[in-house]
Parts: sequence; C-alpha cells; structure tokens
Amino acid sequence: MTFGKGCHLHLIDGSAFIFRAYHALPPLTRKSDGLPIGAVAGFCNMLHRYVEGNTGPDAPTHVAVIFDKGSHTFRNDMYDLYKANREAMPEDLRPQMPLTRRATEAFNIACKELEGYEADDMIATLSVQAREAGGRVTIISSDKDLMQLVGGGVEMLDAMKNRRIDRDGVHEKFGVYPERVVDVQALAGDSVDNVPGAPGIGIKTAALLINEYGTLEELLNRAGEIKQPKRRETLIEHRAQIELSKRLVQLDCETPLDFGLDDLEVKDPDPDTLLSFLAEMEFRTLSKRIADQLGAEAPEIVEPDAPSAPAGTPEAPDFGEATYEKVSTAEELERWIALARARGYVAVDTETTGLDEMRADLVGVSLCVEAGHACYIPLAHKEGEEGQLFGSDELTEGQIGLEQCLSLIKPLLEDPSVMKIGQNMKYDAKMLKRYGIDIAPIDDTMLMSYALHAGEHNHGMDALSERYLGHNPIPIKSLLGGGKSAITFDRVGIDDAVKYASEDADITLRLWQIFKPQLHAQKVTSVYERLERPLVPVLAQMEMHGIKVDRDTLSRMSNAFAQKMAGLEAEIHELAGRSFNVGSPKQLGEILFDEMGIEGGKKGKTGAYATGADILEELATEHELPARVLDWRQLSKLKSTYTDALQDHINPETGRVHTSYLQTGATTGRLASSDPNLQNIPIRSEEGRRIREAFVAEEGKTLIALDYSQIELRILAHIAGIDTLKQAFKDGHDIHAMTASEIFDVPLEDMTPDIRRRAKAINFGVIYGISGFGLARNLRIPRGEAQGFIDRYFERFPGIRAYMDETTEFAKSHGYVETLFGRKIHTPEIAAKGPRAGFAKRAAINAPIQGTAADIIRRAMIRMPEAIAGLPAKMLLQVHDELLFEVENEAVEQTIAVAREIMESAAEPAVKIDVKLIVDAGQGANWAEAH
DNA sequence: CCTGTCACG
DNA sequence: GACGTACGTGACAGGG
Repeated sequence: MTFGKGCHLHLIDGSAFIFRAYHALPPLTRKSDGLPIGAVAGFCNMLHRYVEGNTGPDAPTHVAVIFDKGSHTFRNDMYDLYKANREAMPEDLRPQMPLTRRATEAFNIACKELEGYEADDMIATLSVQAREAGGRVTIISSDKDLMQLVGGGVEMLDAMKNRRIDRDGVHEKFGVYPERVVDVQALAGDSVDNVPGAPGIGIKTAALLINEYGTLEELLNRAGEIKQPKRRETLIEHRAQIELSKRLVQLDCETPLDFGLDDLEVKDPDPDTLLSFLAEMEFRTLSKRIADQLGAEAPEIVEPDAPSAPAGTPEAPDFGEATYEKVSTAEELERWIALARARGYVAVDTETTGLDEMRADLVGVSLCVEAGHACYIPLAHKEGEEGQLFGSDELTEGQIGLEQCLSLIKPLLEDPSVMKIGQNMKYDAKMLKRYGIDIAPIDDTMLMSYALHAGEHNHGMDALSERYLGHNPIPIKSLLGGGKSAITFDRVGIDDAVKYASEDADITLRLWQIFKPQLHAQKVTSVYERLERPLVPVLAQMEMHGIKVDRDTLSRMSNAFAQKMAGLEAEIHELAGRSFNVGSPKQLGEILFDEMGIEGGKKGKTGAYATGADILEELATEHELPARVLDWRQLSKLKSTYTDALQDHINPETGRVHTSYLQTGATTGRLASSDPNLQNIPIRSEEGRRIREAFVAEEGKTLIALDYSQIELRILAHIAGIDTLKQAFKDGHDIHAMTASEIFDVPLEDMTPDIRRRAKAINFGVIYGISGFGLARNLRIPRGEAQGFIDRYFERFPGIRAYMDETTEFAKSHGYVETLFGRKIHTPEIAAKGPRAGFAKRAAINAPIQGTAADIIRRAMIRMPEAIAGLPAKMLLQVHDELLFEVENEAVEQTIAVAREIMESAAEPAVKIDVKLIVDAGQGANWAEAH
C-alpha cells in the first residue's frame, strides 16, 4: 500500500519504551544463564499490549519503532555539553539493548535507527513525510521534545496514561502551540538534556514572553523593550546561548533515511519467529499468552523448578549440599545475628509443641540468610527416647537457654532495618509475641504466593517448595509420627530438628527470592503490600484477643438439644418400625426408599440414596419420618458443631475462644476461619441463632457488630455500571423490591413479600453467575419459569449481561480476573471443556464482586487499629461483611461512629465507588443482641 | 481418608 | 441435543 490519505503511521519512541520497562521492573534474569532480561521482558510486554490495543479507528496502517543509535550526534558537534549530564547506561541494561531490537523484529514491526541522529529526528522526518503525503501520524511517546511536531494530523500518545496529546494538549503543557514550542524550550532550557536556555527563565515566563512578542527572534530583537530589568539583561546577555539552545531542541526534519514510509506497513507477526524468540528469552507467561492468542502451541521453556537455579541466585546450592548448623552457644548465635544484620534480611521459622499458637510452647528457632546456609537454635528440646512412656523433663545438653536466646535475638527480630521473612508469619508472630517479641518488619512467602497465584494452587510450604524449588521437604510426620503415638517437637532429637527446621528456613528464603521480583512483574506489589502484609499483625491481634464464650450457656443448650434429639429419635424409630442410626445417610436412605417403599429415591455415585435436606423436604409434605429427621439433623448439627465443640475451644487461661484466620484460604480474597470456625455461627434459624447468646462481652463491656449493607450488590452496580441500581441505592430504596418492581412490572406500593423474595433470589443469583437451573432449584419453581425471570432481568438490566460476558472473555484471554483493587484471581479452568467450564465461568463472574468486597473490608481492618487506638475498644471478629468489637460501655457510641466511618470510606482513596457504602450497627451484651 | 450434610456470608 | 450447573468457605459423622 502506498502511504497517503487514509493511512495512519504510528511511530514508537523505542528508547522511552526501554527505559520505562527497565525502571518499572525489578532486575530479572534469564533463569538458564542469569542474563539480565528485565527490560526486554517489560519491552515485550509493552509491545504486546500495544499490538493488542491496535483495534478500531485509531489502528495504524504503518508502524515503526525508532531507536537512538550511538551516543554522538550532530548536536554534540554544536555543543559538547549536550546531554553531558546524563548518567551512563546501567551495566545490566547495556546487553539488553540489542535484544530489544530483536524483540521488535520478532513482533514483525519495522525497527529503525540512524547513526549520528537521535530517534527524535527520525520521528520528526517521518512525521513530516507522512503529513505531506496526507496521512495521519501518532507518535507514541511522552517526550516533550517531540511536542513541536504536533498538529496537521500529527498527535502524540502517552501510552502509559493512554492519553492523546493534540495541539491543545501541547498548549496546556507549554503555554504555546506546537510551532512555538522550540522557542519556549530555547528560553527555558532543559536540565535533563543539559540545554542551557536563559538562566532564571522557566516554561511559564518563556511562554509569557513568546506570546507577547510572537516569536523568539522578535523577542531577542526587541529584548531592550522588556520592562523587567532582570529579564531584559538576561535575554541580551545570553542571546547566543539562547540561539544555540534553539538549534539543540529543534528537531531535524530532513534526516537522510534509506527507507520510505511504504516500508513501514503493518504486518502480522510470524508465530514461529515470535514464539521462538520469546522462548529463547524464557518468557513463560507471555509466550503462553501470545501462543494462545495466535492459536499456536507455546514452545517448551525450561521449568523454573528444573535443575537450574532460581532467578537471582545462580549459585544456590542443591538442598542435598546445603549446610545446616546447630547453634548451641551464645557466640554462635551472635555470629548468625551479625550475618543477618549484614544482609538486611533473614528467613525465620519457629518450632513449637503444637499448632495452637495460644497454647504451644517455643522449642527452637531457625534462621537462613542465604540459600543453602541455615541454622537451628534448639531451646527446649527434652531427653526421651522413642517408645519410652514418659519422656524425662530434663533439657537436652548443648542448648542456649531460652531467656538468653530471646534477649540476644529480640533486637534483631525487632530491628526495623532487617526484613524478617517467613512462611505464614502470623503463626510465628503470635508465638513470639507470647515471649515478648514484636517481630517486624516482615515478609511472608505464603502471602506472596497468594497475591501471585490465587486460584492456581494452595500456598502451603510443601506445595510451594515442590512447585517452585523442585524439592520435597522433610515431612513433619517423619519426625513426629502420626495418630495417637505422635510426639511433640520438643521430643525430636536435636540433629533431626536441625535438618528439618533449617530446611524450612532455607526453603522460605529461596521462595522469597523467587516471589519478590515476581510481585513487581505481575503487578501485584500493591495487593501484597497494601492488602496482605499489613493484615498480618491485625489478624494476629484479633486472634489473640479472642471472644468470651460462656460455657454454661452452651452446656445448658447442649443438654436441651440432647433431650429433644432423644425424643425425636424415638419417634423416628417408631415411624420406621425399627431402630437405626438416624445420623447415617446410608441407613436412612435404605429405610426410606427400600423398607418404607417411598418412590423417587436417587442413588449417588457411591450407590447410597441421596438424603439431603432438599430431598427430605420434598418427602416431608407426604411423610412424617423425613420431617422428624430434618428436625433431628438440625439439632444434631447445632449440638455437635456448636454447643459441644465450642466448649472445647475455650482457652482455659483466657476463658475466651481464639479462632485462627487463614488469609490465603479463599481464592477470592476472603478470609477463612478455623479452629473453631467463627464465620459460620448459626443465625438463620431461631434455634441456632440462640447460640450467639453464648458469645458475650466482659462485665462492663458491650459487643458491637457493624456490617456492610448489601455490599456485593453495590459493587455489582458499580462494576457493571447499572444506573438504575445505583440510583436505587442512592435513594435508599429497598433494592430487592425495586428489582422485583422492574422485572415483574409490579408497582412498589403493590409489592408482596413473595414477589420480593423472588427478586432477592435473582439478585443473589446474578452475583453467583446465574443459571436457570440454579435459580429454579433455589426458588423451587420450574426451570422454564426461572429462565423467564432471568431473561426479563437481563432485558431490564442489559449492563449485567454485558458485565458477565466481558468478565468471562477477560478470564479466557488473560487466565485471571481482577478486583477493583488489582487482586488477581486466576481461572485456570476457564479453558476446560464440559461442566468444569461452567463452574469456572460462574466463579470468574463472582470473583471480582466477592473479591472487591473482601478487599474493602480488609482495608477497613488494616486502618482500624490506628483509628480506635484511643478508645477502650478491641476488634474481635470478621465475618466477611461484618466486624465485631468489644468496647467499654461508655465508649460504645463513639466506637460505632469511628469504626463506621472507617468502614464506609474503606475503598477510598484507591477506588471511588459510585455507590455509597452503608454500614449498619448493632450492640448488646451478646452477639445475638448485637447483630 | 473421602463423602455427604449443613452451618455461615 | 444432552448434560449438569447457582459463588465462597469449615466441621462433623459415618463408613470403608
């Protein structure tokens, strides 16, 4: 195609791309040989993103990436100090420069440079040629030196901010239009390029003067007329320097090019060339992404867990060759502490007698400062051979005393200039806190893995070690045994303990070295630093506070449940005609469908009849027995899971229940609670709700519950941009009634509870990635009817359908979805075939909504301790959209006000949500009252 | 150890 | 055209 009218030339400032890529990424190296590769990686990513974005009316017909060549140009001949203050190119960038040229060629984009000229001059020349040929030009750069070229079909595009700069944009920046930009620059000078200009005159003054006198020449000729004496003298005195400056900033539009515009025509990349280049660079993610898009097979790249060393640590020894030391004297410990201080970071792991940090005792500490070089400090190992009934309580010889070790190590662990690295640091932090150590600052490999790989795999150390280091750690079972005969870590022989504990610290350090640069490369640094890491001390505090649970209340309820269950059991046996285990679904199924001859029994994959609540409920309309079983099951659940089990979780020392929050448990960013799970305490049934009466405030204190009202629907309204929903929230309307009114054409004043209930189910369904089947089951209506509701819903809210389609498309092309705060949730199953694809699709639709809500409450929690620091209040529990506090009676109102404000504004300033977040508050002597 | 069931948001 | 489906969790009991 001959370049002419209707053509659109894109000129990419290659150097700008490279430097941006270089500074935006950590110093990545190629795994196989340690070649610095970060800038090339960033460059390729930018190029790829650029190519991807080339759709629509602004798509180019011609394109070139223009590079600088050499450092000596004609400007140095004019002025030997030109760009003389530039720092030398970083050592690790230099070898990457030729690779960026190869990258450009691999993408099949014209790659041009010219000895003795700057890229800017070539860009100027090409722009002028294109403009004269009647075409459009977009210069992809934010370099202000290029602004003089704008106009007459030439625009600039700041790729980073995705902002187009036209003549008005230039005027905004320089106070003059493009044709006078060089005049302003000549006066103002440029410290970056070492263009002198006129001393004391900046862009503002320069623009003022140029606008007054028209041109630089006119200004210099009539400089004597200037009223301000200082300016007048400067201009007269430095006239030569100003004129030189103008020649320096003036771009050369007549560089001798050995190619023409027609040579720059846009071409599709050749998959083989591009993919083999990416493979050579060992860019795994990008290769895969591009291969998927081109419909080609991604070439194989050596796995990171292959024999080669992890990035940045080419000298890391194999685990087999690692040296693990036992530290048995204060001198040895001091030497390790010095090593850690010298490094500025140290991996730390604590060994204890159990998994409950509130009750376990510290047994030892391991440290690692360098891959393959770690130590273990045994502190409380006891004598006692295997098989011996009672171990002696004598401490094994050769251990530093606990007190001495703590006093030596405390300054290191609390030193703000030494980073402490751990796997699941919350555990170690809580443990150490009980020994008077506030460990900080911390990095956590488990949380890094979560920020990077949520949805891909779990984040336990064993899994991470195998996956990223290709090494299976020593199983703890091999030291402790299993089952009843399991021993605690203090009974493990010190030599074994040294191997195990040192290895854990070693693995942690190696994982850290791998994950740290990845955070940056994957753009999840801020997720990790703002949403994950700062939550650790907050959760640790909450868990250590615990919540007071009244044993007597639970015990009384247990007895009452037991009595009722016994009555029901007798009734059930009577109805069945024989006694059987009501708690056995298998036996129940046989009774119902074989012995009693009820029709419609369905067997699951195990061959047993299904007896779920939904099935029993259907049967209950006709039969008495299933109805009784349902009652029995409810009581059984409440008793075994709550009234009985909770009592066992009351810590004898504190009289409180201390849950443990798992920060990486849910893929979406939600927390999970365990041991016990305090996020599923009953509330929906009246009988179950009473269990909350056992969760009480201390004497003289009150429990406060604050929960976000409809947070997920509000987020949906924002993300999908549904104006009707936004307005309804703004007006404080009943959102389910409003939805019902919209889709069922019922005026609000005629709303019935049943119609509203249906709309509510649809609203929730939407959040979950609605299906006709799911809604039908939930509402117990025919599938066709449910589908009709959904169809009307989408008709009424087309934006929701669009959101769903866009989200699934995004998941398919990227392999992940994102929350408003940049949390990535990977969706590897999205490409699956069959029913798994359906699961993955709905999960992908739900994840940004649920995840954004999770991010918001996390932000509130992170800010909360400081906000309530002056109040006699403690944050105790989080239940996804609710926070529970315990506060002195007299400060209840104040605490509600403060906490509510933090929660309602938690998204800000990072994200502005179109719908206001509303927090409801309740208070009382127990959780039932407070909610 | 896995499955079914059921408690929560 | 059939198939199987609401999203995210954890604990408990039964049964192999």
